[in-house]
Amino acid sequence: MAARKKKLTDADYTRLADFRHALRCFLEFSEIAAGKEGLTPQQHQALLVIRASPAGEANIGRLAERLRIRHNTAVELANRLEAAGLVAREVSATDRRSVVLRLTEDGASRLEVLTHVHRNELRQLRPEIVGLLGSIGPEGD
Amino acid sequence: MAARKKKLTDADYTRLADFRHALRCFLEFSEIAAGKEGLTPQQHQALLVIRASPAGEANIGRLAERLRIRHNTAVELANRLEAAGLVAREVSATDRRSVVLRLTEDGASRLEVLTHVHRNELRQLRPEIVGLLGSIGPEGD
DNA sequence: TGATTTGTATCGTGAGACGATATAAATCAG
DNA sequence: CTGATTTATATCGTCTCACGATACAAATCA
Repeated sequence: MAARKKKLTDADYTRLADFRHALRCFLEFSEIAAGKEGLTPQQHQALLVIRASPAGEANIGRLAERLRIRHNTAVELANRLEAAGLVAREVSATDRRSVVLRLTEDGASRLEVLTHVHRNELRQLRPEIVGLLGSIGPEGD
Repeated sequence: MAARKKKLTDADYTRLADFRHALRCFLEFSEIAAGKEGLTPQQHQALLVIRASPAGEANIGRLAERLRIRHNTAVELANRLEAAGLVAREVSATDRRSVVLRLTEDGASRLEVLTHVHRNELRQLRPEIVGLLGSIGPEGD
């Protein structure tokens, strides 16, 4: 039997709505920042995943898992990244089924710029996000 | 002149990547939860915005602003919500250009379920998200 | 009252995510 | 060692949704 839930108040909805609004503002900032570097948000996120992977390399499967997308979507994303000259695609030496994705110099350079501005933005937003998260529910239901 | 930036380390990229991964996991959870209630993520977010607005009402403009989408996108979203019987659309009494959106009982009931599970999920995720945010950059550049 | 602003609606377009399916390489059972 | 299975990537058709451009009606302003 499901536990009985406390009734939700107007303030409960408002806190959750404000938290989601803050998230959307951050994602919007990120999207605009990526656009300034000529990237789509997904391309930016993919570069970050690859750069943060061991040895700065990721295959399609890892890219899909970290981005929470399907394998075929990751393939298409990798196609676009390669076409844009942001990543290099190379057959793995140890497993010829697998593809190694690595940042090109151009990709690395754009990601560096984006990482700086994102760090700054997150430092600004941190107090607000932490505050909103804290107000969601300090104690269990 | 732009300030000189500290060089980014592998760990800097990893922290940012882990933070974004945590966000994506939360958004994925939210998407699945919405799906279980027969809603798209956007529909769920729209219901939350309307419910959290003053008097539980929002017009198209407010919906667009809070969801960070264009007005025309908000209109289309409202169309789908109305077609699904989740919100009622009504011309404003004070401004006949404006449309008042209000939750139906069905919409309110589904949002209540979703709000409970989201509160629980965010309580679980809070320590991780706050920890990752804190590690992004405790001190200025 | 005419001009401008504000709020909503319509239409055509396009990017991107998905399921279904395919192919090749690696691994496993015996 | 070989056929069956699993793993990893790729292709194709489709669909949803967000957008820009545009339109129209009501409110407001000069």
